[in-house]
Amino acid sequence: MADKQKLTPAEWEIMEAVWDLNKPASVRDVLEHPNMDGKKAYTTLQTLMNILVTKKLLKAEKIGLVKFYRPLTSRNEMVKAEMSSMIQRVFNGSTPAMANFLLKTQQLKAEDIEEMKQILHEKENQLRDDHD
Amino acid sequence: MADKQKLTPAEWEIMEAVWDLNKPASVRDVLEHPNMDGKKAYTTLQTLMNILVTKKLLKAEKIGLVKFYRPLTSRNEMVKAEMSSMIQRVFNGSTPAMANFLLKTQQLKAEDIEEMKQILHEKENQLRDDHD
DNA sequence: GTATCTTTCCTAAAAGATTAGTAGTTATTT
DNA sequence: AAATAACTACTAATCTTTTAGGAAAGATAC
Repeated sequence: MADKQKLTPAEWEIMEAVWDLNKPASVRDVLEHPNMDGKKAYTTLQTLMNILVTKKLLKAEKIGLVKFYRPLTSRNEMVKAEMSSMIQRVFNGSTPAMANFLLKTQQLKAEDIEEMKQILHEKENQLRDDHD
Repeated sequence: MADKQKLTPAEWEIMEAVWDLNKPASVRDVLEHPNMDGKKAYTTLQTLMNILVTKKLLKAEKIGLVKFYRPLTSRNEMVKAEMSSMIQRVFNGSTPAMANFLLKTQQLKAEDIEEMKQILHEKENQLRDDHD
């Protein structure tokens, strides 16, 4: 069994709810979370969440009758991993290539551009500081 | 049968080879492409490529005995679609959110930053021109 | 011209992802 | 304490993806 696996769509949906709840969550908590479109049966969700445990993305702890699940990986880590894998696969490992593609192909508003320029400035200063 | 579908990993691998070949490609062409790790049987590839035809990602034309396949979608289009779907799912539809995440979490070299600033400048000018 | 090779077509099984029911256990309500 | 409710454990069916074999047909080799 490999460790850091890619999430399937259904698994993402569940993880999103768990992350959002921001506390150990029962199957019911997730079932009733607004992000869930309510198309899954209780036991379906249960199965999926137990699979997530075997995949080491959730850890379950039984308190009394009920199992509470909490994430073993933060959303940020997960997103970063997914982005990295996409950068590898699609952009040949080059982050700027992805960034450039993004800037070129997506519609951007003036304020978006402003915001990104700001962040680039910060990055630049930070980089300069590291060098001194 | 829906039209613009998400590519599975195996399908991506094949499409990459077809795009790279840059000419109508036979099953054997793809099989022998360096990108393919050689773990697939001829007939496996054949099946997969025919599935890609039904998904309208490839178009097949038989010349003599052999079928030649060519892409109906460019790599750029495909990448753009995949990025868009990731932006939707992960960044709540916000492109700058993805861009910012990228800038914040990935290691960037000074020249990368320079390059992106350049692109932002161009985008900015382009936007200004559109408004006049 | 018969054997061999290459290719397609058809079929289907193995593996992975998604769905959910049934039975059993513990808790709660009356 | 009997009925009801909530939850888990186990099991399995369905759907999608990935894999590949066997039969048939055309081309090539000897």
